[in-house]
Amino acid sequence: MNKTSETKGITQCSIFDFDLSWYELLSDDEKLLIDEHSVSIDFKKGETVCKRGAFASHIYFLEEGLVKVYLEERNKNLILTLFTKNNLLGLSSVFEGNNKLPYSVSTYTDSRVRMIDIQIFRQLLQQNSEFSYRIINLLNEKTSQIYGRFFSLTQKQLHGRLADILLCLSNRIFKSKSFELPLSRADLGDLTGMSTESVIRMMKEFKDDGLIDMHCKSIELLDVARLERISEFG
Amino acid sequence: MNKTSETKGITQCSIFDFDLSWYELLSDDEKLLIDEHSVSIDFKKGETVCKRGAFASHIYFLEEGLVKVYLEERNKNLILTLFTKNNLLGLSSVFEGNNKLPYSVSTYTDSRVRMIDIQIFRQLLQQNSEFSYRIINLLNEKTSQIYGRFFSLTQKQLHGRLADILLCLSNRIFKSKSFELPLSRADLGDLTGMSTESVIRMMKEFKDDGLIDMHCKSIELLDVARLERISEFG
DNA sequence: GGAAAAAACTGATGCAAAGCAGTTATTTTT
DNA sequence: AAAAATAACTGCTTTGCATCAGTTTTTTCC
Repeated sequence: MNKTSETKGITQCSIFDFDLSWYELLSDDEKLLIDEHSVSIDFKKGETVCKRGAFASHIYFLEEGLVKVYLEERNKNLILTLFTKNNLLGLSSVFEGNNKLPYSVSTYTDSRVRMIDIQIFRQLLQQNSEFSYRIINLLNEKTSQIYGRFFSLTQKQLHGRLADILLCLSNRIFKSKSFELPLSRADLGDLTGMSTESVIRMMKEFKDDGLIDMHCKSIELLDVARLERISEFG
Repeated sequence: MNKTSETKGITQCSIFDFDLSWYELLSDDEKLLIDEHSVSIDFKKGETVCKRGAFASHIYFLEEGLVKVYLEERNKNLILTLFTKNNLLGLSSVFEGNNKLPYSVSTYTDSRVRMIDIQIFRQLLQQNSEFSYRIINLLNEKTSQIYGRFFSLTQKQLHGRLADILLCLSNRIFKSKSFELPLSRADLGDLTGMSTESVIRMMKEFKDDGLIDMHCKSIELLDVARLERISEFG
């Protein structure tokens, strides 16, 4: 039984780490088409891959690295989701009504991004229904995650939200109870909708309570069961 | 030029009123298949169409009415979106990983819902790529809206959120500056992430400031420009 | 059409969490 | 290896908003 199943508590999980492979659903000709109409680009840690409002000319495939997808406006930031390697980014701009990118993307670690011509991608969607069915599944999976996050950020208070994000980082990104965090405290704030100071205070509180251990960027979850309870009761 | 374009301020719009027709993309045989594997059901005002956690066996097509799509947990409610007639609901459960419904749906007005067998719908997605491309566009449009709402609810304070939702109701649902609201103040609260009392207070404030006029359920927007400014500055 | 139930509304109170103004620690740069 | 810059942290103050405990209005339904 899956503890984080949809019928149990609603939890935020901001990380889109779902490797439904799509590439192998393409025919050889189609693969070739993608190869011919895409380039792979290296980004350093902290670089901007694309900005909200720019014309959407490509679909991005993250071959390597960790990136954030975010909205910013007048010093208000909101991280919509994190992406790990082997994921497709920018699918929302496949929609023809959206010729502008609806969000910005920047890297946390050195990353490699394959940029695929959006017209080619659209063409493949229209001609290969197995492929487009897979993409629908990807979009739906992402939407479900967004709903959970939405609930978490609007209905839970700080303790719950921080517990959510810590569990999520541990389960989805690092797949380990201890990890080196590439995000700053300010980023954790943008991810959980809390101020940087509150992130710091709350994490200290968690540390004092024996829920986690940490010095600076290195974090270890000590009492996952209790974190899950905090996440659930918000 | 579109004032609410993606590159301008990020606004919440909770109403999914986007009539990209999909039915006409089906062949006669496929239409017949849908007809044979669907039933149309009447719901009274206030009835529950489906509950989160139930097995997802159908895709819903709202033929008539106004419904809310929401999450509830321990007296915490969040309305994810409103749907008007001629829209498809429950698409997220097309995803095979999701055999449970990720949200609940209930009606605000008397409604008629066509329930389409989900297996048939999946089959059509897999065999008809024009159709599935259209569905991808629908999903993407919805996702964009959710992002805006996400930003609004997490980054703006009450004034901004209320302005957002009033503008949205006026623009998207009622397509008029004055309308009879079928939602209660509590529902407005669930939609904006604020308490019922705060909704009431804030609306009175808007009324006193000459932004809107209202008595009880009937509402009229008087100063749209100023509401838009309030929405933008949070 | 009148009683009961459900919304809408009001004012007072309390608290969670943001903002501010600093200090200390850690990285990055030269 | 020292200097500069950035991030992490701390205590104090402020405030936006929820919560509570009511009253009044509106709607529902015998």
